[in-house]
Amino acid sequence: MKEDKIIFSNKDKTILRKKLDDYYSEIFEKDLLEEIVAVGSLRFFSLGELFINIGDDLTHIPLILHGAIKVMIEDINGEEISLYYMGKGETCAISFVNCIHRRKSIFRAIAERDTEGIFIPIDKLDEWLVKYKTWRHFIIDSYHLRLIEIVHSVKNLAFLSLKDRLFKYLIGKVKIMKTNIIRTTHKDIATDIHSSRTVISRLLKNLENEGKIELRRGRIIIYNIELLSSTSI
DNA sequence: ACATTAATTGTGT
DNA sequence: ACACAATTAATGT
Repeated sequence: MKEDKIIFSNKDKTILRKKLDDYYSEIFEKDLLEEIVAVGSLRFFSLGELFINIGDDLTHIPLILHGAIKVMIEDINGEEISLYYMGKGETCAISFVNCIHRRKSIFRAIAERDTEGIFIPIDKLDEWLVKYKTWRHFIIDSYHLRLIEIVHSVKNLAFLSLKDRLFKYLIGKVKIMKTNIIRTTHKDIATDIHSSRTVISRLLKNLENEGKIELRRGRIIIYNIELLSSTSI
């Protein structure tokens, strides 16, 4: 995270402590929580806001409190490839390595919805890794989670038809956005999953005819999501 | 409330 | 993939 994006002067550390407690008190041991309150700072990102860009210095690591961050990478042609989402109770463990080695970010991340997080300066990360078991586990779990997610997306890319991928994409959105009414356009979906708008339009119409979704201008309603959300990744 | 314009979506080739 | 038609939302008068 860029230095200038961080609000250091949290007048009220109690707010931070409160928010930290809400989500992380189960995960982290008491001493660690105290340290986080001491060095962490709160930051809010509104929908669409740039979280970090490719080439930025990594100065902080985020603990997401709520919301969703879309992480992506750019290929040679400047095309974006979406990798995964970061949500509540998560961090970006991949940036963690870069933090330690003081490298610049190879990812771009954008707030997919309004997001709040606690930012920890990188010099603490190393220290805590040795000092706190819960922190160690948190980081390792985070790595694991990312790996699993990437394995799934590679699998989907390799084996699923575009139509199935599209439907999974929609289900993914529903989970991230926590609503089954998705505000997006066919064109945006097309860029996200690297297809063309017309193809997406046709496939969506197809899904609508099958009764799986309903199309409105600028939004898509996905049915039976509670049935599907338990089984699919 | 109406008309104009821009953006989104549908469909045939 | 491209072109164009149809539809809908946004905006100003």
